[in-house]
Amino acid sequence: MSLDSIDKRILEVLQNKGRMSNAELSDMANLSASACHRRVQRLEKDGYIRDYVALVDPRKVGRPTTVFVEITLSGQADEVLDAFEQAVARVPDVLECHLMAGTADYLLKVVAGDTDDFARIHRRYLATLPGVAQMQSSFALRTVRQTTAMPI
Amino acid sequence: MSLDSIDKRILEVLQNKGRMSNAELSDMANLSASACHRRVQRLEKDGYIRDYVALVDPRKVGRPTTVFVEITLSGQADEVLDAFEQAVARVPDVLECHLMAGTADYLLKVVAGDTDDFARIHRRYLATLPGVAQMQSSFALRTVRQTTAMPI
DNA sequence: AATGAAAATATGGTCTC
DNA sequence: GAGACCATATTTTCATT
Repeated sequence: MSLDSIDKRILEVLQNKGRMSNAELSDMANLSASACHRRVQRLEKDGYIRDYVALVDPRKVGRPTTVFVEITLSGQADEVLDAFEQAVARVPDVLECHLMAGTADYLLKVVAGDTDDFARIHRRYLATLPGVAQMQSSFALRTVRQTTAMPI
Repeated sequence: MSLDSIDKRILEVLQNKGRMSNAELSDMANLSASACHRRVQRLEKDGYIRDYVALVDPRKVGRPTTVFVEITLSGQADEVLDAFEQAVARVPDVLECHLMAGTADYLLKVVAGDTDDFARIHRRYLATLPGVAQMQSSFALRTVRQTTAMPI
């Protein structure tokens, strides 16, 4: 159920090099290949490792602009929230959506090509989201740090 | 330099299954294994694919709480910004840091165990960041959507 | 771009501690 | 229960066409 120091080491390594071969990984963990392999399988089965993914450079595929959008809904009823969440999950340009405590109800992270492209995304998708009372967009000028690696 | 529809298909697939075998990937792309392999190598070499990583479940490793922290600096001089950015990059609990346009100067995405753990991170790391004039933290109650896949 | 051969890697069994 | 060693299957990689 819980992780020993070897498991943590494996997770740390795979979080940074997800395609490392089992042979090399077993070296990093000071284990035999089979022992290492069984640990990785357990970490996958138990849900510690959710997925392996390739990270694509946003600039290379025309999405250099990150915009955070704070959204206030017109009500707090479950139906309003559910409808909003289902709709927002279908927008491919929205990478993240968080239900927030405090001022705004939701915080969205959106990737766009530029400000014009964000205007397109806004018109086409965001403006049609149900139950929205207020929306405030903040542009990122530059991303200083961006990682998917959890501190272990 | 640019991507045809087959390249895009390959990126889409690898963004969701980063450890897919080249054999299976070549099926998805309707290519021979060798042709597919050369495409992937080119996408890696040209920087379209930045990395392969394992995604670890934040809940499983004791980081179920996401906090967004808006930070205003005491000045806009390059030295102030540089010092801040170098310091923030060393905090393992900060997964993202964006320089923002508009109200706040920086937006940080922090992962914590719970509110008490965030208090620890705040005391130990955030409170010691240089040049900070104001800091406002917003807790995420629930993450509705979280993906690393760029729309292609 | 396809084919086939060689090398590397992953996977699963079995034994031992 | 966990690790090491070994055998086999799969995959990658590269030369050739």
